[in-house]
Amino acid sequence: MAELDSNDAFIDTNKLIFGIGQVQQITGVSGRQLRYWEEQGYIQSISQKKGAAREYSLHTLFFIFHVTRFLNNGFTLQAAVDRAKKFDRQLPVLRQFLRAQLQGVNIDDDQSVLDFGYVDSSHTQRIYGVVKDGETFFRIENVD
DNA sequence: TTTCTGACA
DNA sequence: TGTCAGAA
Repeated sequence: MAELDSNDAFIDTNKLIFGIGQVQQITGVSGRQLRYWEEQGYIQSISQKKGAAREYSLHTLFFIFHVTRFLNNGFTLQAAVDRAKKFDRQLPVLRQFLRAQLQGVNIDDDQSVLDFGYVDSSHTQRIYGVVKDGETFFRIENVD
């Protein structure tokens, strides 16, 4: 059985910083493009001053990655950026919901179960998310 | 060596 | 957008 403890401290992602060379390697986007995108206001680098080397946050790295994905799917740069931004806004909501609702994860040989806690304040039913044979579905069980 | 800015046979 | 130059 594996449990998720929301009190665990994870890596401070704000301290994960990438140089333009690293971003090129990871995302495949050229330095020329990255500078152009920044010039156009599509992306932002950490305190871009004078002729100093650009640094990108992990968040920006993810953003750039998403933009390229949409770009590869035929979207224009502007459209790709808009999509990436929309996707970005969903992440905090997903995180908040999971952090608040996910009580734990049970991993067995045949299936994995996500415990989402009680259905409502009556505490008479509990809802689980099941991952089994490549399928996912919910299961509600009565609590006695 | 890497990155920066500006420019374009 | 790529690529080259000249500088940092």
